[in-house]
Amino acid sequence: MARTAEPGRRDSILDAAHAVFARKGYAAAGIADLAGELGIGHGTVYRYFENKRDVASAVLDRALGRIAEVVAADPPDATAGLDEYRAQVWRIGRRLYALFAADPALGRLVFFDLATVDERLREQHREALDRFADYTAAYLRNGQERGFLRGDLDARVTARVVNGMVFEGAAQVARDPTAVALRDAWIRAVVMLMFDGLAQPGPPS
Amino acid sequence: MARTAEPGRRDSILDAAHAVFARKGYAAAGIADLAGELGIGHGTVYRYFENKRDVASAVLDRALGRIAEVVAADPPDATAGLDEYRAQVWRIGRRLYALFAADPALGRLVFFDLATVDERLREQHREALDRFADYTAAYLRNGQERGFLRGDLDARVTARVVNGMVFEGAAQVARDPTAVALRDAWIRAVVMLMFDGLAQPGPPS
Amino acid sequence: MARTAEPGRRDSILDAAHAVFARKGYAAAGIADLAGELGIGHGTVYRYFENKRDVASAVLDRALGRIAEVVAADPPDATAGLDEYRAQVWRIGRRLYALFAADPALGRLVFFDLATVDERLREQHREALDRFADYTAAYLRNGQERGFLRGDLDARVTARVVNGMVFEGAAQVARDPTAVALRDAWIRAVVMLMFDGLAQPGPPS
Amino acid sequence: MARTAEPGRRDSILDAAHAVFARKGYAAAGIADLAGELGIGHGTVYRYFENKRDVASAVLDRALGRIAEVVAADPPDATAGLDEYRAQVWRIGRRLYALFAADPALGRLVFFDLATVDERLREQHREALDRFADYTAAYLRNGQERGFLRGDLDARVTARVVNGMVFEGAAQVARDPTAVALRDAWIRAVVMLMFDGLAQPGPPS
DNA sequence: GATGAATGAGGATTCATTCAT
DNA sequence: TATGAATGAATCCTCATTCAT
Repeated sequence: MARTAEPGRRDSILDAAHAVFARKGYAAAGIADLAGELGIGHGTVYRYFENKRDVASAVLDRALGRIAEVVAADPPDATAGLDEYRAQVWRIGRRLYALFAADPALGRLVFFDLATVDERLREQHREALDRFADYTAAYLRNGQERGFLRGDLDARVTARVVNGMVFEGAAQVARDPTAVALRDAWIRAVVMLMFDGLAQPGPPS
Repeated sequence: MARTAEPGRRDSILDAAHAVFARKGYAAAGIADLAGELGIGHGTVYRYFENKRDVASAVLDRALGRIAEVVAADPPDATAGLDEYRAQVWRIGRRLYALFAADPALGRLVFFDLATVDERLREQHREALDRFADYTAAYLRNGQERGFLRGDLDARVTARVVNGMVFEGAAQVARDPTAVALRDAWIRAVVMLMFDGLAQPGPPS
Repeated sequence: MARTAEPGRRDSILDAAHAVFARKGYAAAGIADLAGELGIGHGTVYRYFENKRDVASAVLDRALGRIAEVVAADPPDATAGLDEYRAQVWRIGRRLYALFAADPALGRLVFFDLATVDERLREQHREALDRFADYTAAYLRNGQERGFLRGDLDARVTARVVNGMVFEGAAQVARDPTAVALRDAWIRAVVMLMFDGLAQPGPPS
Repeated sequence: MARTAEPGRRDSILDAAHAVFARKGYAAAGIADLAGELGIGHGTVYRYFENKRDVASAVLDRALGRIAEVVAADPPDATAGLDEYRAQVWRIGRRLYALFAADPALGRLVFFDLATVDERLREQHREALDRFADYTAAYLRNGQERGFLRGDLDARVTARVVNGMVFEGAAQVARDPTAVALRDAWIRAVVMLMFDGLAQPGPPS
């Protein structure tokens, strides 16, 4: 059975929901809108999902998974030195930007709409951010262990701060799609903050 | 009569809305909930506001204004050198943290719920973030002009990245109130990123 | 006390109600609209009237009274012959038309809006029409007694039919104010129907 | 399946609305009343109609259509002489009376309640009366052309006057259902006015 | 008397969800 | 399995009415 060829009902419903939730917002989007987008009866949605928030939950899961794929593509222990890590950050940054630029709905869903549906969805969201922070923290710890990152940084907290910078770029795009043009400037700013700081390098004191 | 003492109806409705919207979310909160919180008739709300989203708009305005007060308390051109700026970042960070810790609802409203109500509210939100970015950019440009910040940083973009770090702290608290305990660690991480970068200072190479 | 000079609050409220009810319809008009029209507080209305339908009742009463004045101006027994009666019908017709033309709201209130408010108002309306029919019937009976109107006409029913013709002219104006231009044509048609019939007068067969 | 036997949801809603609007008046009738009358959920009404006034509009349309059927049953050019026309007026009068007697709600809806809902409904009402007047005018012109009605009568205006007489009979019934007893007296009065006038036929002067 | 702030009953409308076909 | 007609809980909002000032 060509299960790979056709996306499957469930997935196409999620695709439609992804689009519609992003376009109208979760609250304003009706189940009938999702079904209308697909040209199927709205009762059908309930054969694949318990209820509306279950759809939202699945959409959020998928969206977070897509982000996780990008974040987790490089293994945290692969970098041996500062330059490699710097290159890796550029790489991940670019991939993330590509993801959010290709699908501006993604950012809107993940960073705004679906996080406000429900306490449970909020929890889902929180957990994903925690996972992402763990990833970043692993990079930082790897750098500390290998000696090219400061030993006195708090990996857990710094990881969240770093992720905040990165995801703020995505939120930016979600708020204003023209912000995709900032891609390289944004990544450069992040890299500069991470590896150099903003201070004017003094004369070799 | 101590007219200063009593907040006035309009303000007390905003207070209640602030609390209720943060507790239940905008969509789930009914006008009756706001009124119930105050022990007034729900019709009364409509003497002070056009409709529900008008309440939300005013709540958001007030919340953003409160943040603006903290952000704008220090004038951007007051810092003469790196150490002063570093101290100022600490100061602002602490004040912001104090604000969001004192009222965890604030972060939830500003960074999550009220930004998803409406296209107009989203716009309101966007504009406020732009104003905040302008502030931070002014700090950065001041530092560049005085020579203690790198001349090659993109003030406009970097300002947004920096704000992203800072507000992510607030979002953190909004997502999980126990995160207030991270206050100093968070600010230290931000300051380290801004002024030092994460790289292990090498031996005088 | 110059009670005649100033119209009195109660009357000015009725004036305003007359105008507003006719403009917006009874259901759509709010007590606040009446008060706003006069520049008085809406609570004040309740010092002069029990409630909204009490205002409507008084407006209807006054309107019906105004019509009654015109209808009852000529005494039914004053006409001695057919020509006098015909002249009288012209006179009454003209006066009624003048009344409804001078105040198009009148027709709308009496023949449409205020008759649908309430069972009690409907009753008020019915009674007034009965009184008007009694008047017309008295004319007809006077004509029968004096021998210039057919003895075999049913005065009670015919009176209502005649009034129907007449008031339909007012309803016409209420529905479409430009219909005032039809005044003479209308009265002529009514007079023709009453006194001549529509049949082509045959040769003295 | 006897699809003709069951009226169809939309129609049964209109039936219920017809009854309920006539019983309570448009303003006082709630959508829930209509639904309750049918034993269906009130949300169902909104599957067939946009909103309450849309229901009213359809009810009015149907009611006016029912009257039009009766009015238009006889072709205006079918009468060759005065006696035939007189007979036809009797016939139409009887049929109209039968219609309004069979369904007293009809008159109340058409001549009172539904004409006050809305400017658009008022317009609908006005147009229908215009159409009815056109019909009657066609009868009159036919009579003029064939020479049995007075050449000097204004067909357009007289048609409205005549219709006023006729519909006043229906309004009468709507105001007071016992008025159905007046049927023949009413029609006789109308016919007398139309064909004979009220004047006592003089001796061959 | 006059005012208008406050009230809450009332009703239109929406839409997630169910279930017979 | 798919459908969409039916449902009614839920909620916004209006506005007649009250009453303290």
